[in-house]
Amino acid sequence: MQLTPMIESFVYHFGEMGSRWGFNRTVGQIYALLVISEEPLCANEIGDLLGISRGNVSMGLKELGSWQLVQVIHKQGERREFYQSRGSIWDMANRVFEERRKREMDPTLSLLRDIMMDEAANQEEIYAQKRITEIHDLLENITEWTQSLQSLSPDKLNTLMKLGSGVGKVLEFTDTFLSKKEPAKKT
Amino acid sequence: MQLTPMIESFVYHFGEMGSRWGFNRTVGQIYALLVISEEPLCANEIGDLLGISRGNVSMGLKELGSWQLVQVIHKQGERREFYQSRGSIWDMANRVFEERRKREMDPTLSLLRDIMMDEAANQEEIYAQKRITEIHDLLENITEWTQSLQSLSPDKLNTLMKLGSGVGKVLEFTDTFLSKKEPAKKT
DNA sequence: TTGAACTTTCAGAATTTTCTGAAAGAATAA
DNA sequence: TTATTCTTTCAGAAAATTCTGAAAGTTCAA
Repeated sequence: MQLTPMIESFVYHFGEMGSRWGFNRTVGQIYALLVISEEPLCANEIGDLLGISRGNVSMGLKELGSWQLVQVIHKQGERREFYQSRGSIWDMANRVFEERRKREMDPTLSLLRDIMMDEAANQEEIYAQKRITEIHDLLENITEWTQSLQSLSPDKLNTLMKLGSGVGKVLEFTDTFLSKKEPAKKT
Repeated sequence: MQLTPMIESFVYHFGEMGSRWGFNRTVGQIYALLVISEEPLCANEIGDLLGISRGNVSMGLKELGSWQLVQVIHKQGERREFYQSRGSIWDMANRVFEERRKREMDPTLSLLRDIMMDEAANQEEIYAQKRITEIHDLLENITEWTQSLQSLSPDKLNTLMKLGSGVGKVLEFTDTFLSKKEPAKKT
């Protein structure tokens, strides 16, 4: 594999963005490389292409492994290990969501719940609890929602995505549908 | 305002999480403080409560201002400026999404589009372009989708959120609905 | 068991990010 | 105008993160 200008710009950009998605520049670059390479790459080749140390490659691959974003390939008669990105682009996005949820949402929700259980000691804490409850409910909704999206089959998800701004229309329609099915229930 | 243990744990946790959402620890803490304080706070008070320098508070507030997450309040007969979190929790989440989209998605989409326009020079680049196109389409879908969610009215959004895992059901239903309305069109 | 070819680990170096505090700037009152 | 009370800026300090490369670990063939 060779770093043509096209591939280089993709890899570097992914490096910059990577840090936003919860991993560092090098990890982003390694992953970008593996995603657009048809052939699995070995650790030395990755280090050479990106101009980073062998140790750094090792740590990056370990990190990507913990995110389940790469898999190790063993080639016939090769002692070296080769690495490949894992799953489809959809799977990749799902993994990133999943991982972020575990690292960011879950601990936050747990803390907020704890605070909600506490006895408010004064006026200020009563107000604080009110706000914290709002935040908790919002985060919980978002979490449940993304989880339910993740459990949809890929082609259903695709349909949903393609709907785009049609979501509003679907919702109106769903409203009438729901109120017909359950006329007694009010939102 | 005083930092009781309850409020302190909330503020510190938000500080840690803040960096995940695109701003640093101090900015997260300042924002957390403003969110759970019923009264607007002045810059000195914020600095004292968090134990950070006056200059740092100023920079943090500037950052939050650029995100449109805080607003300045002028009190009768006070020379100092007071700060308050702006809008509802929903608004806050929207602002964060919006800002992240601008900073992360838009530049990436633009780069990917550029690469897609390039002429592939060899087999490797042909494969790379294929993958890049997949990523582009996925990101574009997600972007359009979140934008359409953002343009929904808060109460519609709420309904949608409350649907949770009902999304699957709605989708099935939508399928039949769509195929009845547009029987000629195939996905 | 040895040696070759690889991988992993981790202390300290390099780099990047964040924070401080002094100085400069702005608004207002007298 | 000057004094007072606030805010902002930014160079350099401090802290946090990331990276390197040598050493230790692993695997396997002979």
